[in-house]
Amino acid sequence: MTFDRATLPSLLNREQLEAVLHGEDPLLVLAGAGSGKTRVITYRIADLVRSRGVPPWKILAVTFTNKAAEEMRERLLGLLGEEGGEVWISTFHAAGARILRREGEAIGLPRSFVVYDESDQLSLMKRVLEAAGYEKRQISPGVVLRRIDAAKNHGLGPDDLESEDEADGWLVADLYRRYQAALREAGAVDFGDLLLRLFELFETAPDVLERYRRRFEYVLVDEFQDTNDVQLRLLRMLKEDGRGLCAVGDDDQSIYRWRGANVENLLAFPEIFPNTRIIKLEQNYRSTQIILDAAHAVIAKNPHRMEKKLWTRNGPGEPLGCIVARTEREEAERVVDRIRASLRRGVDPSEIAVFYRTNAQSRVLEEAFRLGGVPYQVVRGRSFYERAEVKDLVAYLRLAVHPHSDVDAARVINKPARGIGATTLGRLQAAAADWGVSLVEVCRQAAQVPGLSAAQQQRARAFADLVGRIALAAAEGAAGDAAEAALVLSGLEAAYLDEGTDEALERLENLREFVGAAREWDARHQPDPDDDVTPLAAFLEQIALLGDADDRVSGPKVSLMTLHASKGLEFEEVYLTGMEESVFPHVRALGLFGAPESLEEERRLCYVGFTRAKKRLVLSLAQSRYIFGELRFNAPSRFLSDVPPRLFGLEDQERLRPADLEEIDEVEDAAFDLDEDDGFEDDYVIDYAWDQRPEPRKRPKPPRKKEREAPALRAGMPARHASFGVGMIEAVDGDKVSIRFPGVGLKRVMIRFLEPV
DNA sequence: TAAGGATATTTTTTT
DNA sequence: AATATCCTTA
Repeated sequence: MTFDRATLPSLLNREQLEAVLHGEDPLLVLAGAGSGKTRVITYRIADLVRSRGVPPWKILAVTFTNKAAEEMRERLLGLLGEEGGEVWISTFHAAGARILRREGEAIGLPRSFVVYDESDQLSLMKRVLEAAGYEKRQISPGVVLRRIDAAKNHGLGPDDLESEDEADGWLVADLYRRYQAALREAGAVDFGDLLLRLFELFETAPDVLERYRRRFEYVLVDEFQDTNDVQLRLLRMLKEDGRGLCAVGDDDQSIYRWRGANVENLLAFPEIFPNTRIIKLEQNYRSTQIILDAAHAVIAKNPHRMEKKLWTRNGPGEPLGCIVARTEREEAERVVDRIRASLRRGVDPSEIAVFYRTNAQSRVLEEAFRLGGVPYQVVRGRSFYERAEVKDLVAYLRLAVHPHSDVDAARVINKPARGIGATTLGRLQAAAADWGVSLVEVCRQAAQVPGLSAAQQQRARAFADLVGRIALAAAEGAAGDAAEAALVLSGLEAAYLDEGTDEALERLENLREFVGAAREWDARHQPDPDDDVTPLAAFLEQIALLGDADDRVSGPKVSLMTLHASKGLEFEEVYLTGMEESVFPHVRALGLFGAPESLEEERRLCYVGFTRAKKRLVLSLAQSRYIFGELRFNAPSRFLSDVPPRLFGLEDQERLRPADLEEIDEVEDAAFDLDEDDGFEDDYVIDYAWDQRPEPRKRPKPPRKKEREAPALRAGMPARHASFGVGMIEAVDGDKVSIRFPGVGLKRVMIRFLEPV
C-alpha cells in the first residue's frame, strides 16, 4: 500500500478529505468517536510528504499514549515506506525526554538523567519529609506529591504556590522546593518535569528553541482535549501563529481532568490561533446506531459541550444487553458465560473486551476467566515493570548509569540481605546529608562515617564496589549484557536460587524475562548517533516512559481493561461491568466528594466506553459487592436509566425500571443457550486454562491452596464447578474426574476447577 | 539484623 | 482484600 493523492476522494468522506488537504493555517478537527481521525492524521502526514514535498523529519506528530504512537508509526510505514519512519511520532512526555536528553545540559541536567515513576517519587518524597523533620503521621507523601504534580501540570513553580490562597500553600511550596532539590541531586526528573523543564529549557536557551521551531514545520496533535496547560504553552512556543499546526480532538472524550488536562485548550483553540479552520467529523464508521444512540443519551446530559451528534450508515444493529447479578462474583461468571457463548458462535476473542472503572475490579473477573478457561489478557499500562523484583534490578541498573540516585541506592543496598539494616542505612543517609554527597559515595568512604563498626564499614564499601562493577559492565556492553551483569553481580540470582521456593523461582524467572526484554531491545534498536547515550540509558528511559513490553501476546485473547485504558480502541463486543452508583460513577465524583465537573467527566468516560463497541454492548451490574473488604449494596448506575428502554428492546416504555433490567437479563440468558454442550469446553477452554501461566502476584494462602489442588474426592461425592454448577462424581482418575452435571451431562474436568459442596 | 506477626491504611482513572 | 508499616522476638 502506498500513498497516492488521486485516490483520496475514494477513501475519505468530504470532511476528512478537506482536513487532509487543508493548507498551512491552523486547523482544528473536531472528531467524534469512530469518525476516522487517525486516518485523517496519517493521510495528512502522507500528503504533506508526498504531495507537498515536506521532508518527513520536519513533521512532529504528538499522541497521547505510546500505544497510539506505535500504531500511527505502523500506518505511516505502510503509506510512506521507510520515509514514514523519519516522522517524529511520540507522546509529549517522550518527546520531552528526548529533547532534554540532547539539550538538557543547558539547564544543568546531566545527559544520563533518570526518569522517576510514581513509586520512585513516593520514596523520594518520604525521604524529603523525613529530612525536613516533619512527623510521618502528619503529612502524607502521596497528598503532597499530588499537589506538586497538579502545580507542575499548570506550569506553576513553588513561588506561585506560596501566593495561592490555600492556607497550606507555603507548606507545599516548601516541600516542592526540597523535592526539586532532591531530584536535582539524584540527577532525576519526574513525569511533570519532562514537560516543565522542557519549557524552562526553551526559555533559558532561545537558540535551542529556535532550532526546534525551524525543524518542526508541521505539528499534529492528537487527543487535544486531554492536553494540559504546559503542553499548550510548549505548542505556542513552537508554533506562535499556529501555522502548520493541526489539532485533533473531541471535547466529549476528555477524561484526564484529574491529571491536569484542560478541555478549554480545545474550546479556545480558535481564539488562541487566529484564522483557525474548524472541521467537524460526525459520521461514525464503527458502531451501530443503537450503540451511538445510547452513548448520545448519556453524554447529552452534560451542560457544557460543543453540540454534535454522531450518525452512521451501519444500521440499527442488535439491542443492548444487560446482566443483573447478585454479587460481583456472579457478575464476573455471567460475563464469562456470555463470552463463551459468543466464542461458540465464532466471534474472535481479540474482538471482545471487558471494561471496568477501577483496577481493583479486575481481580474477580480474572478469576472467573481462569475458572471458565477463557483466554484473556489484562491490558495494564506497566504491570511488569512495577513488580518489586524488577524494580530492584532496574534500581541496580540506574545506579550503574547514575550513582547519585539515592532512592535506588536505598532500595537495593540490602537487597539481597547483606547485613546493612535500617540502623546502618540511617547512619549512612545522615552522613550523606551532612557531607552533601550521594549514598554510594558515602559507602565508598564508609571509614569516615561516625558510629559504624568495622564490619559495617566493610559491608558498605563492598556495596559501593558492587555498584562500580556493575557500572563497568554496563559501560561496555548493550542493555542486555548490563542487565545480566546486574542480576549476577548483585547476588540477586544466587539469593533467589538459594531460597528455592516457588515464589523465589518465579521472581527469578521474571528477572530473566527482563534480561530477555533488554536483549530484545538491543536487537531492535541501533544507537542513535545524534544522542550519544549508552544503549542501557536509552533502554531505562524507554521502560520508564513506556509500559509493558507485553504486546508480543501469543494467540487471540479477550481483553480486560479500565475504561481509561480503552480510549482509542475498538471491539466488536464490549462488556461494561460495575454499572452501579459509586462504582461508576465513582464515589469520589458523587455528592459530598466530587465537584459537579467530576460527574461530567464520569459521563464522558461512559461515553468513551460505549463508543468502543462495534456491534454489541452489554451492561452489567452486581447488586452487592465488596469494597474495602466490606459488603456494599449499590443502586444501578444513573447512566443505565439515561439509556432509553427501546435500546434494550423494550418498545413501549418511557423509563427504565430496575425490574426491567432483570427481565431483559433473563430473556437474554435463555436466548444464548448457555447450557448447551457442544464439546467446546473440552477442546479449547479447559485445556487452555491449565496451560495458562499463573499470575505471579497472586499467591493463595497455603491452606486454601492445598484444598484447591487436591481435594479428597471420591466417586459418589458432589462437587461444584464454576460454569456447570453442582454435579455428582462418577470416577476419579489422576488429576481429572468424570462428573455428571444435571442438564449438562458427563464431563471430564480437572480437579483443580472443582470446589467442595 | 532478620523474620514473622499484628495493626493501620488504602483505591479512581496514568504519561 | 491486599499492602505498607510497626513491633516483637530470636
